[in-house]
Amino acid sequence: MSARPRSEKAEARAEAQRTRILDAAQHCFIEHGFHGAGMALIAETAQMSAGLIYRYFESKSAIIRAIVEEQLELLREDIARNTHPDFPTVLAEEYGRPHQCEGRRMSASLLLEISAEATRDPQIAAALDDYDTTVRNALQDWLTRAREAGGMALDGEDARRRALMLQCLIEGLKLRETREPGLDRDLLMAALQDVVPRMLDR
Amino acid sequence: MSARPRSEKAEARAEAQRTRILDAAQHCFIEHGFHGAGMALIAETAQMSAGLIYRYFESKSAIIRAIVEEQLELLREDIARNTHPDFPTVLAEEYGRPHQCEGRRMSASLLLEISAEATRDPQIAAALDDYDTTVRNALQDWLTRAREAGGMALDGEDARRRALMLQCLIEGLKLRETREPGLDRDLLMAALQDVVPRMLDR
Amino acid sequence: MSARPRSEKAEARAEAQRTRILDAAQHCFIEHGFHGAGMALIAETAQMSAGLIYRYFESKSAIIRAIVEEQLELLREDIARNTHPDFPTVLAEEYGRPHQCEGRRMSASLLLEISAEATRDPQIAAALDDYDTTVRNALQDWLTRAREAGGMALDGEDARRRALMLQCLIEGLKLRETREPGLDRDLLMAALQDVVPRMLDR
Amino acid sequence: MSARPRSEKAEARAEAQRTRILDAAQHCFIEHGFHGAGMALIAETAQMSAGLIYRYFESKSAIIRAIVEEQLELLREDIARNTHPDFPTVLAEEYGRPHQCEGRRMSASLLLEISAEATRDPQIAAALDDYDTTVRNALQDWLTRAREAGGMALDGEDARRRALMLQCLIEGLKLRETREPGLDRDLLMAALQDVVPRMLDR
DNA sequence: TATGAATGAGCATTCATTCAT
DNA sequence: TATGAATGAATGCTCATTCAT
Repeated sequence: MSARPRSEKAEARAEAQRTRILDAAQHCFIEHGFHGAGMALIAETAQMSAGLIYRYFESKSAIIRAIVEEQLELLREDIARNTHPDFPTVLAEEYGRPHQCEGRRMSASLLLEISAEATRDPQIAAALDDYDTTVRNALQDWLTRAREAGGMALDGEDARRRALMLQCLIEGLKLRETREPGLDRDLLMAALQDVVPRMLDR
Repeated sequence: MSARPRSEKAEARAEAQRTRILDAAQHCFIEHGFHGAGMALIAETAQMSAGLIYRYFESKSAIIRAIVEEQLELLREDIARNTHPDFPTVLAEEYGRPHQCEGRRMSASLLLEISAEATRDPQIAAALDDYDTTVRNALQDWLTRAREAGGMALDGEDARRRALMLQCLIEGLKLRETREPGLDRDLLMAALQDVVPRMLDR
Repeated sequence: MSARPRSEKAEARAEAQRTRILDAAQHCFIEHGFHGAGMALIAETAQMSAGLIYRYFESKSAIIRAIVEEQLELLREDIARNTHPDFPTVLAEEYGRPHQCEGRRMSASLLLEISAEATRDPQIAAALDDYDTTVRNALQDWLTRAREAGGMALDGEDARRRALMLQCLIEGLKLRETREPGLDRDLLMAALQDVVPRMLDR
Repeated sequence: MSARPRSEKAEARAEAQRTRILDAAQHCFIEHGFHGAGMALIAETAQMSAGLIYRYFESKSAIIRAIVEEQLELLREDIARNTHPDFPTVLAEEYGRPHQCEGRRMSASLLLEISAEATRDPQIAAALDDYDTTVRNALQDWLTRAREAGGMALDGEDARRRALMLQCLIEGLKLRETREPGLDRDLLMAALQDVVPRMLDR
């Protein structure tokens, strides 16, 4: 006599539907932007009716917000995973990767869309701000950490300054990704391996 | 005594109207984005009827294009004017300046909007690409130039790599401007003066 | 037991909607002309929202084209059905009939509208041209056919000339219908029965 | 001390302006139809400002009405001039002539436009009706007239019937002119010379 | 749960007409 | 007399959202 066996299954299905919708929406948003992608297109991509989407999301805005949250979470994880001495290499390898995305992965053009939307939607602005803080802290933390802990062993003030610069560089790279997807990888790798260490050197 | 005094006056007035429209449009686009700002709002902001706008611009698209061109031109001028040994200081001083804009000045959030739009509109993508090339060349040129000519005296390959990184940093800074308009100036200035020289050092 | 009962019903409904729209549009076009009738009026006449119409027709132009095709098809059928020795009588009886139309019937004033539109819209011009050819061929064929086959047994060149004149007369009659809907039927009948045989006599 | 010498000159000038406008309007209406031709285009064609037109005509409708009146007058004159035994030849020669028009001449496509407009505008309908009556009377008169007076010497009832048919044929020809401007002239001439005499024969 | 037909407010754009100059 | 800038209502059309089924 399980409490609500039906409900559990239903909940799983509901979650699957939400995922289906978000997958479709992300795909559409990347291709057409938040405003350019209509609910009809998203529904078609998700292989369901437009009406059904509203059972799982309150509005198109809610879908956008969900995608924003998720994207920022993925980006946060990325930073957490990649802040170690090989950082330049990782940055170069990530460049342009999203296009080969399966499932929902980060997308530079989505970050652009999100940044643009944040200048109008305070809710998105808040989420983005939260993300910014996390990233900056993660970078600063890495730069401060002892070398044997994989850090750069910089002192507090120094780390603060360089974390800021590093963050700008990382985001500038994301922006570049959307504009110059075919950028020469060897050049990029060489540039990062040449310049980033200089930025972080004591 | 002038050949066609009426026509001259008329032309001046026409130009004033165009300016009036572009001012209003820029204001609206910054606040609501290219798609979020309707012709009605632009007209109201410009204090004229919506129909009148079409005497001066072929379409909303044409207004967007005009603003894009102008913004990119302003950015190009900025780079041309500021590539000299004091570059870090200049970057820090420029940060957040547009908000105190009189007339039509650069706007970081517009650059964002432009970048996002470029992923869909090939015409805007082309303009942005042209801008990118100009900037990269200007930076590379500066880095290659002799020290006595105000340059950094780097050799070609080196300059190419660092120009790319510099461009990413600069654009990352513009992005940051839209998200953190209140960023501590002293921190920013210190960070740039600390890190940029390291990026460019031989 | 049907394979997709839902879809069949839906398709039937969709067809009904298309019909509803075409009925309304035809009514509006007759009363106000292709340009004079706005989508709002058509929607109101069809008792639906303007937006809904676009689920069934791509554009106002598409509606016009659909009506043109249909009208020309009805006219073609008419010619095919009526080319026999009693032609004069039939012409007289058809005169003014459309005004008592139920469902969508031919309308002389629509033919006028179509002819006028054809001078600008090449697609409509092509359709009208096709119709013209069909009619002329049908007439010529009838005039050439043997008497025992219901024809007029004229030789080829003769038939060509008289088909042309007959076509002009028939269209002149349609024109007259729009201008003089109350024309004395007895006069018309007498005139046709007197003159048409003379036109076709060997 | 002439009464109002200024006024006379002014009146002449005013009349010239009206003519100028009507010339331009006719040209535009033939090319784009009554609704397709905008006041801006007419003004440009007349080489004057849009506003000035309103000093000479109350509205666009008034221009249309003026053109209608004039066209119908020209058509009336044509019928009066051409109702004589050579009628078939004249009809054939007139076919397609308007395209070589200088000044303001009849235009088959204008007649079409007028007929279409008449189904909506009662004022135009009345003018067209008046024209119809004149034409029918002229034809009937010609058919009744003695042979030595250039007529066809038919009796009254006969003439009435044949005038109606002739009118239909004539208008059908005008319609055909708009659809088949390149119609083989020899065929047309032969057809008219073959068929019209039969229509009028005693 | 799922559909997709239906709505209605909103969009960019056009155009006959007016009016300050 | 003449201009053409300016208006504003109307146009065809789109799209997020709702709702009967």
